[in-house]
Amino acid sequence: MSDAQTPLILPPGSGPSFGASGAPSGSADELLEGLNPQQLEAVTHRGPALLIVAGAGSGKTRVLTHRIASLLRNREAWPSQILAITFTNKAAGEMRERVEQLVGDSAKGMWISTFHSACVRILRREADQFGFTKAFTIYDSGDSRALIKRLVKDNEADALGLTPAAVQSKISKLKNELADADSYARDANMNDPVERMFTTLFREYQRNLQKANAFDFDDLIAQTVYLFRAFPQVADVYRKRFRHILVDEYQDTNHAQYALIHELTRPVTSSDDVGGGMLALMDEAEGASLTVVGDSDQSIYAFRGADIRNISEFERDFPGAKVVLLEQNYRSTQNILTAANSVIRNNFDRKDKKLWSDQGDGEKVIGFTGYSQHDEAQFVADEIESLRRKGTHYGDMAVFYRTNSQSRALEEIFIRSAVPYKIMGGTKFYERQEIKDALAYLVSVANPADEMALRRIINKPRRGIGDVTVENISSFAERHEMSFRDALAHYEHLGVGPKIQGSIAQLHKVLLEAQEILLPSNGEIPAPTSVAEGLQVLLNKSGYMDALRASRDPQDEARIENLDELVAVTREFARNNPEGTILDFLTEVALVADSDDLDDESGSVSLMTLHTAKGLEFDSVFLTGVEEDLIPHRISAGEPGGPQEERRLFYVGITRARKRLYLSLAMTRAQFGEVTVAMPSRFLQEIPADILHWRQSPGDVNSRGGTQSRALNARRPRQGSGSDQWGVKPLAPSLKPKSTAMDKFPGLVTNKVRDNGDLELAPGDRIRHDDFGEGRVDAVTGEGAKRIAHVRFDAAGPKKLLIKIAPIEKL
DNA sequence: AATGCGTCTTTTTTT
DNA sequence: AAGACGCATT
Repeated sequence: MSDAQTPLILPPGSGPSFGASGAPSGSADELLEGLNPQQLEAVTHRGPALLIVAGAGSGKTRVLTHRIASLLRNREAWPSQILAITFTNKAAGEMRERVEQLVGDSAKGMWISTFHSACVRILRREADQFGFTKAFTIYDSGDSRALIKRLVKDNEADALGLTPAAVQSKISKLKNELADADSYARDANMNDPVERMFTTLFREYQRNLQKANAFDFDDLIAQTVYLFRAFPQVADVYRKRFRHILVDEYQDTNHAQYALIHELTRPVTSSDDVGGGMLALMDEAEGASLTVVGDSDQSIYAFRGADIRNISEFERDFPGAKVVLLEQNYRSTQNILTAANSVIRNNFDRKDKKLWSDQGDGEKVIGFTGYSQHDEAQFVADEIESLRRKGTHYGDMAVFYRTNSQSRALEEIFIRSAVPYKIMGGTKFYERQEIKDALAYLVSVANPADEMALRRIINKPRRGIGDVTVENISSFAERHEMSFRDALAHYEHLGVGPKIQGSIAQLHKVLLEAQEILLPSNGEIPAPTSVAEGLQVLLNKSGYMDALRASRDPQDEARIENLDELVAVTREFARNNPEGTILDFLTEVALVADSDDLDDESGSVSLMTLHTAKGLEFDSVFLTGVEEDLIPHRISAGEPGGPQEERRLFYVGITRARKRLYLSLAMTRAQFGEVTVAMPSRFLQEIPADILHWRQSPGDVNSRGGTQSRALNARRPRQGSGSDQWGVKPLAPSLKPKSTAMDKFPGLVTNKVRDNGDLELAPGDRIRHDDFGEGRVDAVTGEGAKRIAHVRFDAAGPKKLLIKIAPIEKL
């Protein structure tokens, strides 16, 4: 990372100056124009700690950027003294851009990044202090899962019921709590063989990471905290440097991140050799000023350790903290906000907060129920086209879903309907086999200690190096106390056949050649294009590319394209970072998720999960798959607080919409290769009927819409007090909506859906329907559980019925 | 050591 | 339905 080396300490008597930096002219007042009173307070308040409770769409990014700009313009801080933490790299980029617009080039010296990027930056500098080198690798979850898998196997831990996935998630949770294997062992019941085994795995995992000179995602934060605590003089360097720390999305911080912030905002511990004068001394005695922005209603990352208490107990943690509430929404129409408010209201133990808008009611929320997920997708595609014709750009529309797997059906239909789209996140480019292989080659050069990377590529392409040979190398390395990587150089003494010796020698040679390009041994600074060159040497001379080209597997053609793309990425990297090294490149690749790539105005519809959608906004939003077991997700039902988090997720989705919101679902959904009947999500019930217009309601789809007697359809009152099992707070009588969106299809949510099994119908058959009476089948379309009967009823006329669940019988 | 076949498992969300 | 994985065969 090229790090603008700005002074850590203000020279006495001189404030920051922007004269030469090309900052746009403009007074501080200009920064405050157009802010509402609360926003103004949030921008101008000065003190040790500030909590900005920012409802969705309340202009928090504006407040944050203007706050930073005003610190700079008033000469209260140097750019280098500002640390701003965002949740994603994309958000960081956007914030930097917006601050730049306000203050010009002086934005360059600021640290605006995610927790993880900031920690990598610190760790690379300080790694030597505690047993790592600055060439450390960052293991993504796939890498660490591979390692854990090996450990589980070696220790036969699966016999105790410990799966790699479970071990991985438990280790991750513990690290987020700043626990390590030792501290876990102290509290665990060591008589329990499972606990004992887990402790062993945890310990070995950590030892392996250390040996490989690697950190996993969670380590990046936890080890930085450890570093600060173990080496106060190192922490002091950063405490002196950062005088203003701002954290966005504070509701999604976990304990480790909280601890990191706490360490950074502490007063400097050792005040020796400050040497910069009194001003610095006085400043540091107080610790950095902290600003956090958050909204507990948008906390959706508890599953990865986010602790809502960080925000709810902020005032206790940081005495003297000021709290500012932003409740006016500048994004959405009132109808959308009403929908959002009436959903989130059902979460108990939340501070009541009501978003309001002065933009007028706008259009109603539109609902649609499809027969199948494809039917639903077709509705979305058709509607998108219709909006497009009326003037909405594709780029202003987005489709959300709960799980990544839901994107498939949408994609299929979009392709068929020629709707341009892009999928944010999802199966990531950097998770593809060939890309991981290529990166493993680079890592093998950059961090020779990383045995995992080397093992990954040692037989890719096939060189005849199998498990036996790998074991040979490994034991040779152990016997001679050298690394796995170094053992390759002794290919003649590994006790393997001549043919395999040749393979190893060849690989060794290629790695050396790339090393000379990427990290020249004569100490020269590598050329900007070194990463691209090194990568090409590795891919071409290792035979990897040749093997792919020779293959007749059609997938391998796509792999070649992907690798070409990766080379293009390295070129792009060289352009953007002329001084970037292989380490910088690998860092960027490890931390920058695909959802971060910002080809914004690309004129295509964005598809993404609800989680990815956080922080974004669109004119028109399609929230799909609004079904039980999807949102709220089935798995969440068992987790404490799960259903409430799901509701917040739904809330986040709703509040992304500026003008139009669509809620859609399907009556059947294929999953696990089986077609199952889906039920409307309970959250639909929570939206008042008068703001939700159903184009096709669940009742329409199974053809009993409102025709049954009210008595039969009346919802049974729920018993008990307090919250029920779903964490729904019973509404006070006065608050209960007179009618909700679900009254149109009562019974569907709570009652079991009828199942006709494999009832066979053919054109010409006579059937009887509970509501429509007798009729004649005209045609049957669809397959399996999605078969639809087109029926002409004697009295009710033509109807389409889902055979599997319609209340019908064959006559 | 590589290939091929049959049997599982999978779908929660992410830096 | 698709991909991962293990086992057996070549």
